[in-house]
Amino acid sequence: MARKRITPGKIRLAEVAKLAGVSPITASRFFRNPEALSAGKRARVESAAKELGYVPNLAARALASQRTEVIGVLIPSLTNNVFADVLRGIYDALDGSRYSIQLANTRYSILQEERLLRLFLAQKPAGLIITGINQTADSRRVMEAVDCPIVQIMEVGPSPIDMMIGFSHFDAAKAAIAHLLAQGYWRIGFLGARMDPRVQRRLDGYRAAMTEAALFDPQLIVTTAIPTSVTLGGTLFADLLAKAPDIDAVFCVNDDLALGALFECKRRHMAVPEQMAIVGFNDLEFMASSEPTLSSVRTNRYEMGRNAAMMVIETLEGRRPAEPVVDLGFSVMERQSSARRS
Amino acid sequence: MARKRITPGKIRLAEVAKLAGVSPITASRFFRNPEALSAGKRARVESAAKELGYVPNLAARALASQRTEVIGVLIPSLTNNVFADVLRGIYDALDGSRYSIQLANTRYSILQEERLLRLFLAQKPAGLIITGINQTADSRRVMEAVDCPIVQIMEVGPSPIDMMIGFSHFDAAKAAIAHLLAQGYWRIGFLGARMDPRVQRRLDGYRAAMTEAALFDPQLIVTTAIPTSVTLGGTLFADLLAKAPDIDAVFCVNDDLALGALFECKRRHMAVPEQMAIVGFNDLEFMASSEPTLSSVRTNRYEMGRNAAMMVIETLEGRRPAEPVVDLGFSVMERQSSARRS
DNA sequence: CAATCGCTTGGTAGCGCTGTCAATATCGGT
DNA sequence: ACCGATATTGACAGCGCTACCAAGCGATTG
Repeated sequence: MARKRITPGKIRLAEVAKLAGVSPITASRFFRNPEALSAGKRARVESAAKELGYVPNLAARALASQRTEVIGVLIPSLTNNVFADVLRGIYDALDGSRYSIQLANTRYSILQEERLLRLFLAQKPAGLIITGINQTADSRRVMEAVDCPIVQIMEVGPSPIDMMIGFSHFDAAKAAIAHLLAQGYWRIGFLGARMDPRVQRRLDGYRAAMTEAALFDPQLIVTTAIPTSVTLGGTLFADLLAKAPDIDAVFCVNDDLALGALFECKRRHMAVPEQMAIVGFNDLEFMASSEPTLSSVRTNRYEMGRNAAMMVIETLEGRRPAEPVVDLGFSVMERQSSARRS
Repeated sequence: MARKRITPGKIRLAEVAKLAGVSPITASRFFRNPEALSAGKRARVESAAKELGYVPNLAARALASQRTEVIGVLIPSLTNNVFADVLRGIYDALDGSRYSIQLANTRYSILQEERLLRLFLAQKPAGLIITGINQTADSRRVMEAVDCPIVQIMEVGPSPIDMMIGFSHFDAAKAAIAHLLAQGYWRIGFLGARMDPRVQRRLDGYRAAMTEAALFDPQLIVTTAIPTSVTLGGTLFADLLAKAPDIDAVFCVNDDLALGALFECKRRHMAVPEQMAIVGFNDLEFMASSEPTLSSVRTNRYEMGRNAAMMVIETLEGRRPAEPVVDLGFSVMERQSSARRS
């Protein structure tokens, strides 16, 4: 016969209930839905729990209730500053709440993403935050089948799986080019790295703006699948200059590339912006304090993460946001590197 | 009488066992310790699990086995590039293993850290990775009482709680100053932000090196508790110049400050390194591609994370590392910004 | 004053898995 | 052919909590 496996010193809910003089299930309700208890029992359970230093066993809770209090977060990169800000927003929003975060890194692969998604959903998460709107058809299917709030972040687009928060990368890039055109630049190069779907849409925005202005020329575009870096910015900028020596401005799909381009200009003794205007994307902190200061497209990354987490929580608590798709917009930060052409 | 809460479509371990023609406990053993099964049963369980698409219920597993397969990670910041690299190493090491990560952000507060620690340990993590060696006495006590592998990362020091991996911030800073001295600089300023314990030890290293060279002067030191940024680097550098206009070099406790100092030099038309040498710390990617390229102290952040996670796993699998304290060292990357004085 | 309603509270069983130990099968040595 | 040792396998109960109903209770209503 199997022996009992009682753990002696451990404080279980039953102990709290006994001390409070209520049944275990009433004690359980205190943690799940305190309003359902009468004021007297509520106080008794509360003080009993505090006195014993009760800590709920999450595994038992998850097993019995068939759900967890974990919000899954799928992002493509841990190193990218952009996602660090988003994550900070998510963690801040969840801090102090009952929910915790399970983070996974898709490494910019939608197949990896699908695998992780299945892994997550099998554990019945309370909610899910996933990057972008380009999931595989299978991923979409499993997400639509599952019954938990899901927020797609980083961009907005048609047909959200559930909820969505972000901005239009197409419009943002187009606005950056419009700014350069308005400042008097016309031979505007494009530097792109990694070329994930969002970067691709920035390229589309560039192309649209340039085509509208009848200035489009494929020679102006330099892209690579290599992950971005400052060093790469310098290299790509050099490639661009080789292809199109007559450019007067360059739009970089992120700020690392922009910084790399700036340094390459310095190495070549090209004056910025007099001989070469530069505009980046994301508006990382350093853009405002470089010499010259660098123009960029500011995106609301922290707010994106924060709001996404809040949308999940509100849905879980029955206060579903009125608007499932939130466009956080962007703003073109006009600085020295794209000052008006004299 | 309570009704049975059977979930119809769900594939449980019992279903797999039935299809494989074995008992549930044997099927369980297949996942826990496949070698314990005979080759025949092993193959039968494996194919049954695959055929049914069985996914284990982690909550049930945790409840029954009284432990989880979660490794807790406590880091002070999500935005700091340094920790992004460490995290990447941890995630990479655990990718494909049975273990998952629970990440929490202490925001550089050891009280916050203590709170999170208690939260984590209450859920019986498989292991723990914690930043630094400056925990509260209470934190130390609870960690010593708990029975799971713990790795302290980012620095090495005496009396590890369990295991430790990092490097000496004191030695690293001292080596950076020694480099500057060897290059002919002697009036070397110090720029510090955030001033967490590791930064503090870098300051100690600076002080030791300068004192040994009989060059120490408190006027050369500018620090602040404000979180670091490139902008702050410029500001602090300006403060330093105001206090000590005759400096010929500056050591910055991180690369963001160094970059900010570089930009400030450019704004002031001070030639680097001719009029001002700059050395940073961490050797982030951009340091090698700035103009001029910036000297820095390279630290092995990715390896630190990776090895820390591997040390935890090895301990869990009974192959405890021979050496509980690992010093990963550092290297002074000598670049243009600290070229020899002519 | 009985019937009804809503609010609290409790009893019972079970969520899906694994620790414990017993039972059986297999094997080499004498 | 027998014995004990080792490798596999199975039975059972229980990990700590909550879903599900039912019951108790005072208040409300016609």
